[in-house]
Amino acid sequence: MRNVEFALIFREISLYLEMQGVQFKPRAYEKVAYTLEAMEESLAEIYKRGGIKALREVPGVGEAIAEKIEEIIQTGKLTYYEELRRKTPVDIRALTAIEGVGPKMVKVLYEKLEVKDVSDLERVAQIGKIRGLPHFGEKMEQKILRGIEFLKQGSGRVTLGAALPLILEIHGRLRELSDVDEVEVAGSIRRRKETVGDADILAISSRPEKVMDFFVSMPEVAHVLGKGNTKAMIKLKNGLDVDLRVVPEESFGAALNYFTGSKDHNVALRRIAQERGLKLNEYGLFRGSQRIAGKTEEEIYKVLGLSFIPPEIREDQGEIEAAKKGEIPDLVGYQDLRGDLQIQTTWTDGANSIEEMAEEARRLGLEYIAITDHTKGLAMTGGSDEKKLLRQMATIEKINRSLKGITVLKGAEVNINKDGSLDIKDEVLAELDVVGIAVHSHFNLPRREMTERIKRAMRNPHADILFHPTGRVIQKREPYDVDMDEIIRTAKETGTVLEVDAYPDRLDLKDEHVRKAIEAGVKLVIDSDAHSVNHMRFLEFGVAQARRGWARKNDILNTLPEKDFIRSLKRP
DNA sequence: GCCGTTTTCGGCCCGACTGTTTTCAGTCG
Repeated sequence: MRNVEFALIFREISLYLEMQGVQFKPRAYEKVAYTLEAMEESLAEIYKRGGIKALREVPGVGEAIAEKIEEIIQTGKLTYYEELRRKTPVDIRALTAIEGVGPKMVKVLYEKLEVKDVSDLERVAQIGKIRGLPHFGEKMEQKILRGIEFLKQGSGRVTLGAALPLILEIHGRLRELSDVDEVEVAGSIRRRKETVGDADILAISSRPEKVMDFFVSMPEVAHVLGKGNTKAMIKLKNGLDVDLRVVPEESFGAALNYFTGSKDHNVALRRIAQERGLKLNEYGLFRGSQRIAGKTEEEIYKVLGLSFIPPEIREDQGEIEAAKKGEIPDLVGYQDLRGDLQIQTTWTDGANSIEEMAEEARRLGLEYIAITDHTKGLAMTGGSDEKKLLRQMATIEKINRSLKGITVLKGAEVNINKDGSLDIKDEVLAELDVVGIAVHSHFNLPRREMTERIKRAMRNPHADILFHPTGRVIQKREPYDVDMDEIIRTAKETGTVLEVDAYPDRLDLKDEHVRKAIEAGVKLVIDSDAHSVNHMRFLEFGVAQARRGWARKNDILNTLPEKDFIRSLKRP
């Protein structure tokens, strides 16, 4: 069983316990579920390696949960969980996924109306049976129906690439208002998380009601979920929830910190405040009733004895400890990239010519790009064979002679065949400046075979960069089953560079793999994977992902000038 | 049910908004 499946069970247990009004236990189960979802090594492997004792080393796993994990591994089921489900046979996960429906409501609906799943709920809501219940009314009924309707439309989360431009647009509009003194985007968008469930915007204003009125009447608004004097919540037509909060100037930093999160980061900060006899909330850092910090985030971290922590790494993944010791890394900056090593053109499936891509790259301030069109294994894109590739190389040399201010490197995105060989001959690869290798077929190989396949390809002395190493497409395609720890080890052994593909639907490597790679001393590049001139600006999403993985400038090879970059590849 | 440079027992983050209430529980972030 995979970790996410364990996580699902523990999350459901958390919901069942909360439904019963049990104290504290729900938090414990919820927390462990969250940990498991983000954990690379599988519980089955951990258990095999060191039994119960090893399981208990996983954060959030104590005696009771370790035993439950063991039971699931050994028998494939969990008596405790089945008992909970038998006692209250409701689809609690689906029901609580509805906006505004929580465990307590599910309990009432089950006991009074025998609602067991979403279709039961939809039925009783439609025939008006909910409004008769104590503490329920007609509005609640309508809200539930709207929530169900929305749930049918999709997952509710969108990629950062989809959310960020829209939110920046709204941000810009608010900034222009005369009643707004200051406005910032907070939330998971500020942390640059790869997908976002909602957006949080904070503002300072002396006339908040004006700002709220403007906010809820923007043309993108599908409906208003709530509106008060300090807080308004809307749902946009594209499904994204956006919250706007107006806060006092002296609390702006505290609010920005609070609403940027993550939740776990905030909890850790508040604990530190508590230890020092202070209280931290969205209005400031207080000693008794006296505010001792809150206007800026910087002063809050300072008073707590921490160095400033960049939003991208506020995930309670060791950044608090690092900040205590003053060891927060100097993360790669959004302006640090000098090159882009994965670009497709009209030679295969790109929309623009080599010259157009080069021109756009120069406009964005880059010094070099590699043209990496697909190779013949990817027939549908008109992938190059050796002959076509040699022809393209000659063209690039000609273009370089007339281009000023930017260098075009000769490259290719070479297919890794099923057996780990490459689909272009070594003699031709040797002629290229940059060779990217990538999996584009046979995605469903067993883990062992897929790992060996990619490792073999990485051992090719001409293979410089492993492109989009896990092959995932966010919300569309799962990563192929590959042992990333082994890939990272092989990268270190062979000097192969791993790519952070910045295309917002990929973001591959993901943050946790970035972190593992740099801890192993593996070098990375950040590429746009541009298929048109408009895609080249995606590089910033790659930088964000690298920052989330704690990458510094010298971990990222395309922060180097061209000559140094080339020299740092495994076959200079 | 977890966790510990205060603790192996006694804690466990904090506040706004909503809908339905005459004072608050539930939900959400």
